[in-house]
Amino acid sequence: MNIFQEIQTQVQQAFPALFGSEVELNKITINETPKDFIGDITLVVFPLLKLTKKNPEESAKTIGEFLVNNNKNITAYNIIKGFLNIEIYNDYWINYVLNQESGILNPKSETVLIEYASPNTNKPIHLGHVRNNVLGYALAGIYKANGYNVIKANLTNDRGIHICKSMVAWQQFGNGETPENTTDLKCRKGDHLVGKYYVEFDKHYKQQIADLIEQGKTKEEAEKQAPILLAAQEMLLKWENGDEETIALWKKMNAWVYAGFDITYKNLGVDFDKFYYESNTYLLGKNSVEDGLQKGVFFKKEDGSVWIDLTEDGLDQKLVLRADGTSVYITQDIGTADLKYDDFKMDQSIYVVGNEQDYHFKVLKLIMQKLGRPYADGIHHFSYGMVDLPSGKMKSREGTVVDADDLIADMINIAKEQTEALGKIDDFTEDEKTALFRTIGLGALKFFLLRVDPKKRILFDPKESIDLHGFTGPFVQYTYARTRSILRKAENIISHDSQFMTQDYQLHASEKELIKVLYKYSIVLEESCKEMNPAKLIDYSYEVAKTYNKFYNDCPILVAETEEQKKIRLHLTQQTGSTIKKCFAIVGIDVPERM
RNA sequence: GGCCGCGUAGCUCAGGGGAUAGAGCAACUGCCUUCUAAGCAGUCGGUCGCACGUUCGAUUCGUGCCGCGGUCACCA
Repeated sequence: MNIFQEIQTQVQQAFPALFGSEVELNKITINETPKDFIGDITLVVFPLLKLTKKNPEESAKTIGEFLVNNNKNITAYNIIKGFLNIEIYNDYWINYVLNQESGILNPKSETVLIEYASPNTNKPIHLGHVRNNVLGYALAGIYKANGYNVIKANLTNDRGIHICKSMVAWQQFGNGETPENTTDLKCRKGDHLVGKYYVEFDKHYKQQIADLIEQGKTKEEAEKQAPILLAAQEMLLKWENGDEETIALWKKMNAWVYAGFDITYKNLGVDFDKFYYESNTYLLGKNSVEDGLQKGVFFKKEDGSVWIDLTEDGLDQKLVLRADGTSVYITQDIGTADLKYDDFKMDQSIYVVGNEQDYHFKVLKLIMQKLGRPYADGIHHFSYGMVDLPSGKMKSREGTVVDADDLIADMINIAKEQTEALGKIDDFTEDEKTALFRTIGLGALKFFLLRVDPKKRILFDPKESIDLHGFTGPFVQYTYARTRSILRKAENIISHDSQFMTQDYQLHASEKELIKVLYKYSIVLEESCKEMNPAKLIDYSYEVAKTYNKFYNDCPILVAETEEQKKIRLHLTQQTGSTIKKCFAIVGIDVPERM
């Protein structure tokens, strides 16, 4: 229990004795004291006045007196209007911070399955997918750090009409181009090769539509009759019937894509515990539809199609099985949800998917609840905003995307240029340099994507490169490198006695500020999990770095005035470094020893 | 049109019933013979989209309106 909760509970328990009535815990508002007031913690008494039956000053005084007399960590209080400002002994903060060790909060027995990435195998990964990957990985890290048992799952969308489109285009216009024999350097990476034919398909499709309209067809007719589309549809049928040639082509092209994805995942530093493939799961869910029909959750229309009526839940009727008995998107998701539960018996199932699918996941959760699945209440759609360009939405089909591989390369390049300009690492080996540029470039990129509230959309202007100064990943990384530099220079610093402080040690204002920031680590970690918001942790890492830099400017460390002061400052330096490292490790950002 | 999300400084974003609304970028001013200046300190910049309501107190909660985005497929 942290000091905020401790005081809150203490006041609640003493309340009847002090004022003769009970009080709810959430009525007791505890905040950090704003900078310009004296005190560490502030209790707002206004909400309590009805219960205390006294004016604000008297109520505050009663509580203040009680706390000073009954909590050994509290040294004094002052009252300004209805605010009770409480001062805490320095020892309390210091001892807590210096002894804070573990990075993982109390282990829990719950299992959380987090599905993210979930790419289509017809095109390379773009910036929107990068946001998904980075958010999913960070969220998983946060759950882990909060003591949950976490499974990272990737549901690869490897079949369907869109996959057949690239296949058809490659067949018709590919001339046998492969990642091995291609002259297009970019297409050596297989996902780009396949993506090229996805774009190619769209080009020809549009041209054919135009031609058909020229020949007198209506737009609707033309869109349905374009030969290349018919070819894709025919290929899908062949695929579903297990046609050997088609399956072989599908396997070949998917293998190219997977090889490419592996490289990008590795570059992004994300990983998965379990891969699901839609080609294996797309037939699942039909049994559940049968089950739902018997339970009366679903109903059958005259044409044989199966529906669910969600009008009572404020939604519409939704198709779950076509009249010809084939499944739709949601049918597969029903089946896959069950499959995940069979595999992992998860308590929570989180889907990291863009907010354009809010409606779909609302429906999915309702269906699972109505089917009475034990994990249904634990389904959660982690909905995040799109990454838009100044020109609008990114569309792979039309080639208007910020490619992930390009962007990563750009970021590393920017890191390289700026680092070399500073000339601090001229003694690095080539390997060390490469590693550092990658750490900084990816740090900047991931921080940029994570610092924004997930549900907000991000506008990305490719013309403006991602910054390396200010509220950025490299700023925090730089601070970490600073702490490392100090610690390298200090010799036999970290004595393991943590009680070395004398009672009357006077904390410098910047020391105290830093200590109080470091104190909040586990509070923030817990909050970022509860609110499912990696930005909280990112924001905090910045606050730590910012506060340390101020401390660094104000307080000499290695040349401190006394040995005691030096020890404390080195400890704070060490704690700052480890806190930054922990935060960044959780969300998947590396940290350099020097930069 | 129905439903969902968003609207805070010139720009990008924090805050989320409580005291004087905070950062970064941009612009301007100082600080490297001292532990990494990718830093620190400062100046400039706000009717928290608009209106009404609830409250001791609203930028925060509610309702309505306006603006932007998404969605309402037998696509995924």
